[in-house]
Amino acid sequence: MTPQRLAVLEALRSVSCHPTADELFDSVRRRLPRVSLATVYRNLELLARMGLATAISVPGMPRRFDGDTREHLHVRCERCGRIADAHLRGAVPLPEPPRTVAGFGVRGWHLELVGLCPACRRSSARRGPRGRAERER
Amino acid sequence: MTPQRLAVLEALRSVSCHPTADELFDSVRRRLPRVSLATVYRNLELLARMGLATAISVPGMPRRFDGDTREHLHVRCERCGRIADAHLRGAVPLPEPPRTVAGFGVRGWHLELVGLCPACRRSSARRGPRGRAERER
DNA sequence: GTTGGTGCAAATAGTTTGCAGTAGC
DNA sequence: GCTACTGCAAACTATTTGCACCAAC
Repeated sequence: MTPQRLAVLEALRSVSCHPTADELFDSVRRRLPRVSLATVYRNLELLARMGLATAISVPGMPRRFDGDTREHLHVRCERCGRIADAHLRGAVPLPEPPRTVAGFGVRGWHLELVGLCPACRRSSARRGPRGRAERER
Repeated sequence: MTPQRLAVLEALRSVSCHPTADELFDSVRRRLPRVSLATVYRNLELLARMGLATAISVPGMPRRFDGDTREHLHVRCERCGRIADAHLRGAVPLPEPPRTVAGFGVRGWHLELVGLCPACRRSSARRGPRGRAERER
């Protein structure tokens, strides 16, 4: 656990907002002004592999990272990609998935909520260029 | 509806495998050898906007497209990103989502199955480099 | 002749990699 | 002296954009 790695982990844990690699880079830089973006990426990859962080992919947008590794749901903004935690009491009851589908060996479900974050709700109630993500599945 | 646009649409509809833009490009090129990749992208974007196609995002991998616009589930290979349709009889009963979560205006659920496609199951039953997608949410 | 669409090349964004140098055992 | 890790720069991949040209109305 190098100083850089620790800084990345702490930067990640100190926020609740699921930052991108770049945002983390900025934040880590404030503490270690000489770190490089590559190091942040490498350490995020490593932390994810160690189970200390999780990567969250956002369609057509930079990946985001989560320092809270407990099982929980996310809400994703379909306009800007922002992520928040969705603490739903009484988790959604998904049925046991079929063991195989179309020849695929099924490991499980992936479930999330999609909507508009507070900022996007305000800034573009009806107008505004609709993001690519909005046409996605 | 230009010849190029039609060719993209037909290439997309003629396969059941949810191709990437690049795979479609190859396929369209066989019919119209002078099309450019940019045209394929532009037309996919347009078709998606027209509701004739859907884009499916795959974490850390090229987007895939689907010419079947009926509501249906997908299985995604967490190793290689391949997609297949999951025709589950008796769709999964998701509860009505809360109207707001963490300040987000919720529009709905996004649900898919994750697992390993036939090829990846065979080629890397236990060994093999595990893809980035495997560590994702 | 204006409009929408094209092909090409170049730009962009996010992420990864090669490499030489460094720190700690 | 290995080993793991770093910073930097360059590479890479998927996608988008600028621009000149063209075809159809």
